[in-house]
Amino acid sequence: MPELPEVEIVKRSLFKMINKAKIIDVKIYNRNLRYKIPLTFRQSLIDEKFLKISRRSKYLIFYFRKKILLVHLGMSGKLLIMRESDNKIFKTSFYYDLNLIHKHNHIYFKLNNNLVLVYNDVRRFGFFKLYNTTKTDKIKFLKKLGLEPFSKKFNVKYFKEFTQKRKKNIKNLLMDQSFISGLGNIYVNEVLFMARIRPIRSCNDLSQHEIKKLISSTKKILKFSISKGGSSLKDFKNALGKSGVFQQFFYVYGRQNKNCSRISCKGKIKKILIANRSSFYCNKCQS
DNA sequence: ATAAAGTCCTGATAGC
DNA sequence: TGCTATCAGGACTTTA
Repeated sequence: MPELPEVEIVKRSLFKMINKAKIIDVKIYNRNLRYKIPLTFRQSLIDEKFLKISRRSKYLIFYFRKKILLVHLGMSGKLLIMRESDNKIFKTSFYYDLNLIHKHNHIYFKLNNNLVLVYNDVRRFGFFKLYNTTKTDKIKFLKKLGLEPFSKKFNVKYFKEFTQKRKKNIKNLLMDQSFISGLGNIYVNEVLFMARIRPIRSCNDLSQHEIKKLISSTKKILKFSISKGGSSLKDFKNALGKSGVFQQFFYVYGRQNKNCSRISCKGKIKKILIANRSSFYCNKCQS
């Protein structure tokens, strides 16, 4: 899940807890993440201080004096904070609960503020890459990304220019990180529902009105989710962090065969496969 | 057993 | 035919 809203919340949490902290040790239990972590990783990070933490798309960017640590959480990556005095664990986002299996804790960053930053990832699709530069335009993963959804440049003109020669369906277009970066399979479904557009529609076949609606829905859905994540941070200290809390906000994702969330709509939510990913839409109000 | 939130790579296809 | 852009599908991995 970690799509843009989840990663944004991780970033905000980490900023509060570890910004300006210094790494005093790194322990790696499994180097085999998406990209193998090199043997030099530990030594290159010891004594480095977190100077800034930012997010681009679904990537976290940790800035050090002359280095950047780029982190992607893949599908199941989680960053946790552990307090050394009592080993108490703190979540950094709302998309997971604390019933984590210890053997999937792959990396520990021991900090000088009595906290340990822990990376847990069941599927190991996430990655950590360290760069000897502080310039993000040197990093290939970031260079190829399209606009941030909240950018003012994400407008009708941009949409039309990008889709002029393309005919892929609108769902896959929104999933394409070189078009708009940050949406994943869950939020794409939610956005299309809000915009009342069927996921299989061709992207160069939308009306001006539909394009406008799609753009505003994208921004709204993401903002709403960030705000929900923000408020769920209140029970940050609740070690029983309940799973599924965020899911109650989904309009269509995972709701196949259920009634449409629009009170006035009598439609049913359908589930189909598009590019091998589950796609959900209302058969009545999305056309 | 089938499916899962993400991205990269490859091979196929379309169009010039 | 050849080049390029685009696109779909598979691969990666572990768990429930």
